[in-house]
Amino acid sequence: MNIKDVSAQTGLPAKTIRYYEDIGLIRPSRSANGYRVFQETHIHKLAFLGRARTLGFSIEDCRTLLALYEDDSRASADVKAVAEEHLSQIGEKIAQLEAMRDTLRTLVQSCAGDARPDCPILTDLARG
Amino acid sequence: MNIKDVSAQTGLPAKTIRYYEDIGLIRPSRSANGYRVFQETHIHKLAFLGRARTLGFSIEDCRTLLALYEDDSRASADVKAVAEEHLSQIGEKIAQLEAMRDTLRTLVQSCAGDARPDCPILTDLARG
DNA sequence: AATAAGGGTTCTAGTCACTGGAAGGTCAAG
DNA sequence: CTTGACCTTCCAGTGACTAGAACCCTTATT
Repeated sequence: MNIKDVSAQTGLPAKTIRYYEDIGLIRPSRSANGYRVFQETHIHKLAFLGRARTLGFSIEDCRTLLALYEDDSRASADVKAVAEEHLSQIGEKIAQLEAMRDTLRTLVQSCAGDARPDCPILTDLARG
Repeated sequence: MNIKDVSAQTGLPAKTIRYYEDIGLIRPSRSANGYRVFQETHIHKLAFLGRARTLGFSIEDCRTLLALYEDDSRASADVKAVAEEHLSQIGEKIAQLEAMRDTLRTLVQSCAGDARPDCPILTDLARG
């Protein structure tokens, strides 16, 4: 199967698939003309990667998860540890963003938003 | 005032201050020896930038906000528009992260996390 | 046989907002 | 006169792609 079909089946852009090969996440073989040849296992792996990325796992996490996925003698504890770590990072990010949102929302609400220059948003940014 | 003092006063790393000069956010003058010379206005601007960045505004937004800040004939509506746009993007990001968190939390909870290989996290990533 | 469309390939460089490090100039104190 | 703490510039790397250029391969049509 050629890259365009794989792209269609996995929903990943061809560029991304090539990139994933570049960084060693997949190793498709090549046909005589130099084209990449993908098998079912590649489709599976790429779909796996796509979903892991959707859940926000870093590429390095993805590499780890893929290795665990392929290791029949893995311990589920190892998978869980990766996921929990990621989960806690997501929690931190959400907390940060919520703090920003709360502050910003207050500021936006207090701003008249008219033609006059007076603006509590700027005042706050300039304040201490 | 030299860069180290400015860094201490604003909480911004010296590298960042140099970077901000590079991209034209501030224009400190130079003394005979080539050292940057900062005035109070630079401290103010840098503090302004630091707070805007803390609220998650992009550098380009910061540039806009700084220009508005310095424009006495600005309309507060312009400031508010920038802030509202940013606010809505933060909201989207939070929603995305919460979706990830919800999915991940469920998966993590359903994983035994022991020495056995069976893992619903991997099953989900590999599933459809 | 020529050509055009629609694949595929590699390579470089750009994104964002810094950050690290190397190589070297300047300054005040001991 | 040397040490150490400053300062300078410039280059490269981060993460995860993405855009684009330049070129090759295949198939169908003229």
